[in-house]
This record gives sequence, structure tokens and C-alpha cells, in this order.
Amino acid sequence: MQARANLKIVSGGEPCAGPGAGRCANCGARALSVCAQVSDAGLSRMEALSEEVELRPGEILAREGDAAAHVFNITGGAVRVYKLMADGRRQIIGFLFAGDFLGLTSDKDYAFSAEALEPVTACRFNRKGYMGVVEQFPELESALLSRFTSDLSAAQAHMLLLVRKTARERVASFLLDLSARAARRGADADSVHLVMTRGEIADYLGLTLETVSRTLSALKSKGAIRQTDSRTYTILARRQLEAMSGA
Amino acid sequence: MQARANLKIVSGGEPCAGPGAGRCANCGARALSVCAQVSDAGLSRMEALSEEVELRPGEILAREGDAAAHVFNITGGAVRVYKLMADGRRQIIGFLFAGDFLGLTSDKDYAFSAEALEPVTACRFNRKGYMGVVEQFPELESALLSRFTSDLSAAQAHMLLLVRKTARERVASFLLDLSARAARRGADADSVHLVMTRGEIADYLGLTLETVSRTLSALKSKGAIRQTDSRTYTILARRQLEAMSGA
DNA sequence: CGGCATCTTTGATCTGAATCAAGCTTGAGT
DNA sequence: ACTCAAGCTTGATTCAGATCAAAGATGCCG
Repeated sequence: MQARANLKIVSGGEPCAGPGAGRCANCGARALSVCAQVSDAGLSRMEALSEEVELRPGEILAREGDAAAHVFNITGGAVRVYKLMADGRRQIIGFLFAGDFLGLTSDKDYAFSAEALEPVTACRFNRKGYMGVVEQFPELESALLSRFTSDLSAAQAHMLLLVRKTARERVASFLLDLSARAARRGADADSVHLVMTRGEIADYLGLTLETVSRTLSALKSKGAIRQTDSRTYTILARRQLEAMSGA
Repeated sequence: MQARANLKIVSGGEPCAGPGAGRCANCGARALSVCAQVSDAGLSRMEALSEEVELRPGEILAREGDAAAHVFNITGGAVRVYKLMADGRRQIIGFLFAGDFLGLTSDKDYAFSAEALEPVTACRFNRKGYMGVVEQFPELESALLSRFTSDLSAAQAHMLLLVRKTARERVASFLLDLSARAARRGADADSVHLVMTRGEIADYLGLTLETVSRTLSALKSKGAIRQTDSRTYTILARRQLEAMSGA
């Protein structure tokens, strides 16, 4: 099973090679790379819990309130994670790409929903088994803690954005963030491809789709970005964009 | 040293007795109560790392960007946790009361600042030592993971509030949240005492202090709450308040 | 008790982004 | 190549909450 490759422990923390797509042994391994000392026994128990899955756009990986059955290690494609209010108002919590994890929780149920934006490939684990194995390997557990720490601090930074930044600052921050993620995947940092719609960006940034569209147009006419096609932008003046992103 | 009492392991997860103030052995213990099996050796190592501290209003427990030296278990008083933008815009991430933890992170540095609102008593640990001991006791570690999980899901719920809720929904949610915390501490759930200023509430809810004041006045004139003094409100119509809190 | 600083309330006005409203572009399916 | 639906852009208008402004309340300290 190909998925096993995702658990192979690599020596260092070398950057994920390929530009996002397909199987990427390093993506998964990098996330766990602190645990080079994990015994073969532990590793093979992990492998036994894993299963490779593919999801079509629109397919649901997790639904808010449902029992948290799985942990996913995304190996390709893009996922949106969101919460809904009773009356349908939606907040997108974040977007996940290759190398990201989903469903790590010690709660019984998922606290959010997650849906594939594009065709997604992922390595899926039984959550209880996963958490059980993690508990037995301190190195894995501290990797998990540091993942939570960084998720939490990202959530807090995003709160700051949502409450205190203007529409322009939010959109500029968003483009820079996607650019940084592209760079981490080894792709061209100046070419930002939006896999999500304007409406989804809006729901992530706390704006409306019209405001996102207008703001992108404004950044374009200021010469900070150039639009290749309706979903791809090139960053022309990174410095300027950073200045507009508000800290 | 009194602080040791905070680490005493209690049998169940019984609610913290006193209404917030002073030393409360159960508060600390409750947070760690899953680990009834921790050996005496582990417990005494924890105790050796602990130290009781008192802080005056305005004193800083942690500063964003500084080395994360300590973990605090708040035993009395109230703390505000916040982030700043370069130009001074402030976002309050949350308020902490007796029983809450601060500084649990696997990052080198604090990602936020924290300041005492009232006189605060806390049990302070050397963070590295604390994390080290935690790693050796799986029960402690999974308590920590579940704390992170709930912090993260609280942060995500707060994002939803910040982006999608109206001013009235935010203020109603805030009052209900404080009421729930009071109930957990064993205090009267219908009497909500605000230890923070209108400006601090505003910075937490993503509003201005004028809007918070106006909204409280509006809730008062609708008969949902009654004002005892400028910092204390009584919930008169909880059902109504819940309906106004938007999900 | 009195004086001063801090916090709170309320009113008047302004404004950034939402909402309402057309067209326009893109791409998948036939 | 044509059709239709989904997504995007742009314009006009509205509105919730911000900002500006000015009294009251509260409370601390000498």
C-alpha cells in the first residue's frame, strides 16, 4: 500500500520536494521527523492503522458533531475546514494542503467540518488507534504537542487579523500567507494560485465575496499584483504587499 | 510551601469549592485529575518545580516574544491574554480565572502577553522542567493534549463569534460565557461580575468600548439583564439572552 | 471629605464594508 | 461551437458599528 510511504521516517526535516501533487513521502514524514528513534514495532503498528484515500471535490472528510473517527495526513489537493452557525452563517477556519494534518483531537467528536476543494489524496488513520500509538512514543507525543501549539498560535494570529485588520490588510495577508505556503512546498513563491472561490476566501477572512473581489482589483491597479487568470496572481511588489498587510 | 497543595491529586473531578479567591487545592488538582496514577516520585518532582506567586494588577506574567520561562496555574484573580499589532491595535485573546493554565506551549517563546487584571495568585512552574515531567507521565501528557484540544476549539468558536456575530450576539455570548465560568467555580451563575473594563471587553469581542456600553444598555432596557453596579449584572432572562447570542 | 484620574454612558455624525443589482467571464457538458 | 450554470467584477445604495464629542459616575489617595 502506497500510504505506508507517508510514515517512513526520514533522516532530517528536509523540505517536501514535489510541488504539492501526488504522493509525497516526505510530507508525512517531515511532520513526524522528530521521532527518528521510534522503534520498528511502533512504526509498523502505525502502518497497520493507515489507509490511503482519495476524495473528489465536495466530498466531506469530517462533519462537525460527528464522532471523530479518523486522522488525515493530507498528501495532495486542498481542503477547507469550517464551522457553521445554526442559521447558516459560515466561518472557514482554515485551508489545508499537502503535509497538513486534520482531526488531531482528544475530543470524542469533531468540532468542525472539512471538505475537499480539489481532488484530495490523504493517508487516513483510525484516530483512537493513532492516539494510542502516539501515547506510547514520547517523541511522537511531543511532535503532536508542538503541532497543537503552532495551530493554536496560528488561530490566535488569525483572530487578530479578523478583528483588527481592514479588508485590504486581510487580503494582502492572505496572499502573503499562501505565498509562504507555496514556498514551503518548494513552488514559486511569487505565483499564488487560489484553489478556492472568492466566496470561500471571504468566509475565511470575514468579508463578503464582493469586497474580496474589489480588494484584489484595487491591489492589481496599485501594481502590487498581476492577474494571470481568474485564479492565479503574481506578486509584483512583495515589499509593498507586506506594508499593506499591517504587521 | 502552600503552592504544593495545587498539585495534590484529588480523587474525582469534583468542582472547585470556593468562589474563586485564595488558595484552592482542587482547582489545580482538577486540571490534572486524570492522572490519579502518577507515582509519588513524579508528583514530588512536580512539586519541586513549583513556586507560589502573587501579582498586583497591571503586572505582567508573560510578554509576547520573550522566552517562555514559566507555566502558571492561576489559583485566584483574573488575567488578560493579548496580542498587539505594530501600530498598537490590540486583540485580547482571552481572560483567565482560577483553575486556568497559562504558558503551556512547546515553542521557545511566548506568542502572546498576559497581564493581571486584579491581584492574582498562581502556582508557577519552570516550563522546561514542567514539560519534561509531563513527558514522563502519559496520563499527564494526555491531560495536556485534551487541554490543547479544548483551547483550540474554543479559539475556533471565538473566531466564528468575531467574524459572523453582531454586536448584540457577541455581548450576549460573552455574558453567558462568564456566567458558565462562574457556575463552574461554584458561584451564582446568574450574577455576572465583570472584572475587566468596557474597553477590555471591546478588545476581546472586536468592538469599541462605546458599542459594548450601548449594547449592555440595550440588553438592560430589553429586560434581559439588570445592572447591580457598573461592573455587576444579573441575568434576568437567560432564555432570551441565549436566543440573542446566536447559536 | 475633596480632588483628580479613570471609567462609563449617551448623543451626533461618519464610513468601510455589506447588501442589492446588473452584466460579464469561464468552463464543463452536449 | 453552443448552452447553461457557476463564479467574478463593478456600480449604487444602505447600515452597523466606528469615531468624535461631551457629560456623568466611580473610586482611589492624600
